[in-house]
Amino acid sequence: MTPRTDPLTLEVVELIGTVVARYHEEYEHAAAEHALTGAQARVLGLLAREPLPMRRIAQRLKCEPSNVTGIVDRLESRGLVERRPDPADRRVKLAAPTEAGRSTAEELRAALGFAREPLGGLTFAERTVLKELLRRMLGMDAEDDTEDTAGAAGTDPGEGSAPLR
Amino acid sequence: MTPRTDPLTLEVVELIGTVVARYHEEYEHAAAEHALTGAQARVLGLLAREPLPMRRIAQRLKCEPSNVTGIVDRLESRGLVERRPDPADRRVKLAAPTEAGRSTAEELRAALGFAREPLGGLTFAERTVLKELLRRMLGMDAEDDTEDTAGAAGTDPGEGSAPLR
DNA sequence: TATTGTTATACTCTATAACTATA
DNA sequence: TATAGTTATAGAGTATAACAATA
Repeated sequence: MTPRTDPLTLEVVELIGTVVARYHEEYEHAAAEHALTGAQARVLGLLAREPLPMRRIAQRLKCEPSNVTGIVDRLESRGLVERRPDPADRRVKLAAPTEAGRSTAEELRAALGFAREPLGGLTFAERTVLKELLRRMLGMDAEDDTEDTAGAAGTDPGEGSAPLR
Repeated sequence: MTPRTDPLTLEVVELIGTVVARYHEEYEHAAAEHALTGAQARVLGLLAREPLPMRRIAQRLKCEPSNVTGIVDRLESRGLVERRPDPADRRVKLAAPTEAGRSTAEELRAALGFAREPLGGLTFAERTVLKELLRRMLGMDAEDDTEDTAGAAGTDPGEGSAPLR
């Protein structure tokens, strides 16, 4: 509830704003390289993970379902996505990437170098600390910490994971 | 140049994506509270710091100058911004916030609680570490570290500023 | 001749409301 | 009746190209 307007906090806020700006810059640029808009790239990325009903796409994008129609229309007209019927419910249409769509999505993901390239300048311990701080900042404290994190646990969790006092 | 696809790095990338998403969510929400679009809020925020020629606004927004005309038009029609002539060059028009615009910009800034509220859960030392890591990530290493940081230096820079190895 | 801001045009994203076909 | 997807419509952001005023 406390406002928190000390210089250090304000500087961190400023830095986060810069991170956000650069992230978007790189994202839009990567999408444009494939002649896609940001929204189209986002939907293609979602579908590359798993086919989704139109309704679900709208929920992920936090927009009205009517907008998804046009976005998928454009992706479909370019042969990157196709609409398939849902056997379980004839009202829903599942949007799924074509083969071309899958490879485009993969290239897009690979081009999104942000935070992967710059992260290279950080040591393993530093990346671990950064992960912890971001998680706490996002209110993900110690909840469900038992997924892909396990894979990296065997190397050197040591004081990197400590609360830092 | 190394791709960096280890689980830890990927998790940090994922977290940064989440931070970006939440930042935008809060930004758009704060803007909507004042019946402003994201672009309008961004321009108003820029002008609250200092009046700018149309051309400069476009550069800050990384968009074409022709787009700024419409955005400023809408802000002007709502009495939040006004266009003033530049005495030095009669071609340029300086966009400046009105009194109402300034107060709206201030309310907007205050409402942008993200990273200020959640940052409250971090200790001073943790915020210092986060600041350092973000700066390194953004390639701002030790360059010009002699500004507002000085104000907070008297408390406990200690190992918080250390490279952490 | 170059630059600043604008207009005109076209496309995409967005929300709202009404429609259809299913359920 | 309720839900999934679509269509229609209108407003806003975006890029491109052409233009007037000024430098």
